[in-house]
Amino acid sequence: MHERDPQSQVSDAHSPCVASAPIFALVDGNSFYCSCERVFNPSLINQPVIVLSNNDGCVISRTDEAKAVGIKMGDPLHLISDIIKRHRVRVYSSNYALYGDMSARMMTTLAQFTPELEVYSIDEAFLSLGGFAGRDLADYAREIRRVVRRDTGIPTAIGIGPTKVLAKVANRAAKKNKTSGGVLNLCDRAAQNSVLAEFAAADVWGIGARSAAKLARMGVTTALQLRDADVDAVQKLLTIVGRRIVLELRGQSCLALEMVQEDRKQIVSSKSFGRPVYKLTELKEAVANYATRACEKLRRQKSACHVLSVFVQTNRFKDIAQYYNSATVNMGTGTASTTRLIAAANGALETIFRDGIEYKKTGVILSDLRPASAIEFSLFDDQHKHAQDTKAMNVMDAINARMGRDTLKVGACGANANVNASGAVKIGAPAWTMKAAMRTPCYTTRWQDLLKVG
DNA sequence: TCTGGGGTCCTAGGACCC
DNA sequence: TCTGGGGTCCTAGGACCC
Repeated sequence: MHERDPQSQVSDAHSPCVASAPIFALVDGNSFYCSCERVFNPSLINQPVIVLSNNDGCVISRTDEAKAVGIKMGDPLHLISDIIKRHRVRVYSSNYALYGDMSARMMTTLAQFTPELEVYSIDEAFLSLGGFAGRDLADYAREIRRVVRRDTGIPTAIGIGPTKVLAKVANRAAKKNKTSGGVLNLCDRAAQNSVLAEFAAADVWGIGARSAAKLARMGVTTALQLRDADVDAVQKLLTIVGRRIVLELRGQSCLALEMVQEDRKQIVSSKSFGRPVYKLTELKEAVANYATRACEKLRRQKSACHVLSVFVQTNRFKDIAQYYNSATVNMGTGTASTTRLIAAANGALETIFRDGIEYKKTGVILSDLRPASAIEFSLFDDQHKHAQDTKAMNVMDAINARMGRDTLKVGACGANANVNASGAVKIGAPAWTMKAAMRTPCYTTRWQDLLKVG
């Protein structure tokens, strides 16, 4: 990779399209989950709104109005009940079916503006604007914002820069600065200098709390200082990851746009329980359900799993003797069969289960994933049985896709373990099921939840 | 009573082999 | 019984992200 002189950025920004110079835009939905709720409930506009994590545990999305009354990201619900009452904060359980669908709409809209798009997370996408270097990029970004707002109802912010890290910085600065109109272009060196000087090193993408503390000890607290720091010294402190961040801040692109979503290398399904769980039978049922979810994801990406792990743990916030344990099973021949993996998971669970413990969480991890098309059978494998299994799984997936999740499932998952249509726990549901007391309907994904007009 | 879930990448160190 | 170096592979743990 050839290094570009950081100074050249100034001229790049004004010269006609330089094919080799990448330009990234980061588009992200403001308070995404809250914004999704607002789309279907306009009475939430201008109100403080928060969306909660699983089990209605803590705050994972909040509007500006909620930030203004002092609610922070990650705040446990039970510690902010005063604020909620005092300021009439509107509180919602998370509704991933709705957010996922809104996300897909947003991404489809963004794809109209450039074929080179990386869906980075549920509410963020990197766009390559390299081909638009002749245009006023901030203008173009404002047009993108307008259309996304018009077609999906979601407000966004857009940051533009010659690298992903600078686009991220631009995005955050655009959000913070209310006069920016939600768009900031950091392609030009002078703009970089002034913004980075006011930007905390701790807020740079890839710099977490640990790294920020290390940098502070070295006297680096702003993004500008980080950019101009000795790159070898930073690498010594923060490994190759830190080096890349410094180079990206200098305008040298190290992180490419990744347009194709690679297959997952690991699939995790785990959840905390709505209530304490003590019995092996209950844990087994939970594990069977999580394994079922994991297997669905596994088959969706057409992989087979060779290693399965199960873990159990107590509530780490509770002042009780803590217990954590995990067990790993080598599956031998790769498999994507729900029944096989549930059997393995429950067998593993038995080896780590201890009586008399108040369990809070369990989970299933599938790893060493390889293409299902290339499963290598040993001499002793029953290939006929494997083929039957595969057929059965295909039928189950097809029916569940058509009739709704869990229409068909294996017996080990328990007969009444169903959460209701929108995912909330039914009365009399097993203790392990999740709590979601304030979930909105699935407006966009379920016929019976369609919004009625008039 | 009440504190999420699902991912990735990097490195160090041990096991093992020649 | 003692003497090495060097390579690969695997895993656990750390750090970070949304």
